[in-house]
Amino acid sequence: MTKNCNFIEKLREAGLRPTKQRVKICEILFNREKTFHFTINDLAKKISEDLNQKISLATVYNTVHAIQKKGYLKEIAINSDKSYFDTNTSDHHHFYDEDTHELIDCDQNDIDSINIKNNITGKKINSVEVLIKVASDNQNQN
Amino acid sequence: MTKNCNFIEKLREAGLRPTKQRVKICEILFNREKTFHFTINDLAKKISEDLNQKISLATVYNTVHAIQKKGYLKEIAINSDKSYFDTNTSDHHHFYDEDTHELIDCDQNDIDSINIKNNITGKKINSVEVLIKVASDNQNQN
DNA sequence: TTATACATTATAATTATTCTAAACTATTGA
DNA sequence: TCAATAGTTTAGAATAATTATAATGTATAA
Repeated sequence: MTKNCNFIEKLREAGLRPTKQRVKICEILFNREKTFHFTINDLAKKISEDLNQKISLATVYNTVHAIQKKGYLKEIAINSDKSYFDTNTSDHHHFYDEDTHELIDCDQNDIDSINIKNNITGKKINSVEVLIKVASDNQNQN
Repeated sequence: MTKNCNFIEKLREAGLRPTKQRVKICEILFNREKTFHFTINDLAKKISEDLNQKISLATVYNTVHAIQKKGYLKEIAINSDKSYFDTNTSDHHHFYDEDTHELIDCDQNDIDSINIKNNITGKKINSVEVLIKVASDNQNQN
């Protein structure tokens, strides 16, 4: 079991003051076995479910963005409806289940590594993301 | 030069009534040499620049979505700020210039074809999209 | 050419996100 | 330890993208 003081350390290292709210959000985000894919709304809901205390939506936004800026969270582009975040910041790709709107990490074995042969002149590649959209086989898509 | 009647035909084939507004939007979208990447806002601006007549924003949304639904436009996921569309509906990938917020089609030669070895059980792959985010080499990203 | 189904429009409503300014809290250093 | 201060939280307002509404208009089929 990870203890709170761990997150206090982590936040400090990242140059973020370990406030009550930030520590609680870190617990929810990182005190788990598997990757967590979420929208701000998911997270806000989970906070009010898990904790008795409410955290202001503005704080949830600020905190998530602060943590992301420090590299402990990754934003995933899926569509323009919402922002999705991923607690797995390593280089990896995603399946997106269009039926359930669920995001699933690709395993290294799921996809061959991406080979980019030409880049835009004078630019540096910051990231390469693959999104594989899947849906039920027996679903008609009008 | 493509003529209007072409778009009237196309819209009809797609089961969309060729209204004045739809035909004009098709002209702007498809009467061009190169792929057009745009947000609804870009398009609305271009409409009011190119045409004397205004088209209601709601109509622009409806029309773009109708055309997309019929497969003549592709939506590209970049971030949650805006919806981006692409008049190139063939299978291809994108560079996204984080400096200029410009979307650029990948050429077939730019990237090796993507090989997916495992899919989610019971699901069908609807699309595979690669987004390569690039930025100026000499830019510091705090 | 007329009925009908579908489209367009302006505007209101909604949703996600960001801003604001006041109240609060962690940290620093006396 | 305690005050100063710099950064944080908060509720609520503001903004921006998108969708809904309902009245008016238009394409199409009979």
